[in-house]
Amino acid sequence: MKKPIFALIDCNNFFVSCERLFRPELANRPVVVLSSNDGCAVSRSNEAKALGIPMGAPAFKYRQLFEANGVVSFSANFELYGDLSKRLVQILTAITPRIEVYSVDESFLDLSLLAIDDHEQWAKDLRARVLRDIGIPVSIGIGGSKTLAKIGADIGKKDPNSGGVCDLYHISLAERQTALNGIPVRNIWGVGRRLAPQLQAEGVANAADLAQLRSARARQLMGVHGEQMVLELNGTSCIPLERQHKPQKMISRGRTFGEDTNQAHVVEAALASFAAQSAFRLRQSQQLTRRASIFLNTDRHKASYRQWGSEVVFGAPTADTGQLISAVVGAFSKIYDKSAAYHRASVTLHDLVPDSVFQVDLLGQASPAQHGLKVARSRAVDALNKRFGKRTVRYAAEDLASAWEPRRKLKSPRYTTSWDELPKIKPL
DNA sequence: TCTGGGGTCCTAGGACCC
DNA sequence: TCTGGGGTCCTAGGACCC
Repeated sequence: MKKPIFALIDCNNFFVSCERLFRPELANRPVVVLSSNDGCAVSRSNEAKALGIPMGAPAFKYRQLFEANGVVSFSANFELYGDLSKRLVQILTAITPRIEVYSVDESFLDLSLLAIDDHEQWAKDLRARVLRDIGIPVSIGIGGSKTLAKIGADIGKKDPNSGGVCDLYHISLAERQTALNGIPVRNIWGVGRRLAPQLQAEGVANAADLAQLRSARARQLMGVHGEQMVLELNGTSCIPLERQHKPQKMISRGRTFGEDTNQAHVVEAALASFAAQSAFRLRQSQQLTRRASIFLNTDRHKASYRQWGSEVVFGAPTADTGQLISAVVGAFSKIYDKSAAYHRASVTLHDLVPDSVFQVDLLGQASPAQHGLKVARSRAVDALNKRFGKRTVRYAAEDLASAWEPRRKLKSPRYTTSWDELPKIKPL
């Protein structure tokens, strides 16, 4: 087995870059994309970062700063981002099948089997091609482990002299030391909010320090991940490329409500809607669930914070929307408290099994024939919605109320996925 | 007034088994 | 009198990722 050479292709400020594609006048201006309910900044242009707007900044706290500096805000438009992401993955897949689509804006490639003389030049060419064909700026990092490729991409993004790429593979040990010296420990893949201060207390301030940490100590402080991290920083790959996406272990859908509510029918409509979305996802992934749970909470920023959970176990695994809706609504009715100001609700499906193995439950309550009917019903609904648009056919329970729906005042059109929302071109 | 959403993996501890 | 130890499964909680 050949030693891997990883490239990480990482989109710069991805959501903002997607919005700018159709609003070119926003180049060089501070732009942010906000989370659900237009709550927090989840993507920021370089100009917005330079204004000191941190990741996750609550919009209401920064309103003054936004206004004073002409910051342009968008509600997140995941349909648009997903479509552009798919186009980028198409380009990358044509380069090599040894690709791992790690997230909506990051992919790893293993280049070790490709005939490339100059990896840095290769990365620069790819970067230019993506910019030309899709219009999204990317950073590319190259390294002998995924962790080093990540750090390379980070350097490519931040160092103005890098041309957007950084090769940490074809360099000397001393050069790598120097590069790792400039990476604060918090920016290493796998070091989060909690571990960073612990490491700093140990005198481990940057990636070069962590690369020197004794294996046993790394394990004590961070568990097996820590041991791996040290090896990866030294160029030994421990985290392999995951080509085919593994089947999901759970599926969850939830939302913070547009406004808090104590109305049972509003919460029921939300839960029904989440159950329907989860069930659809479940069928898409060709799985069945054996257990569904609901989770509700009040506003966690208030002193009266409360939370509730409840779950339903199914006699036989299912992916039927109707069955899931009645299960979650039934679970809610048992814990409903009319004095509570519900702020957020979610539905999670657990214990997923492939839909090819349908097992009769022990009590024989669900026969294969019944199961077959439900499958046919769901398939028919999915087919109609695919042909005529999402939610053309849906359960009445989803429509009992709409008061829970989040606010998205600043959403851009679905330029690339909806005929009604194509960009318009004005004749001169 | 206004603070996101959807996941994964690891670990520790208890129950239970032989 | 002596009072084991290893394995497995499950769950809850905590850490991380984008």
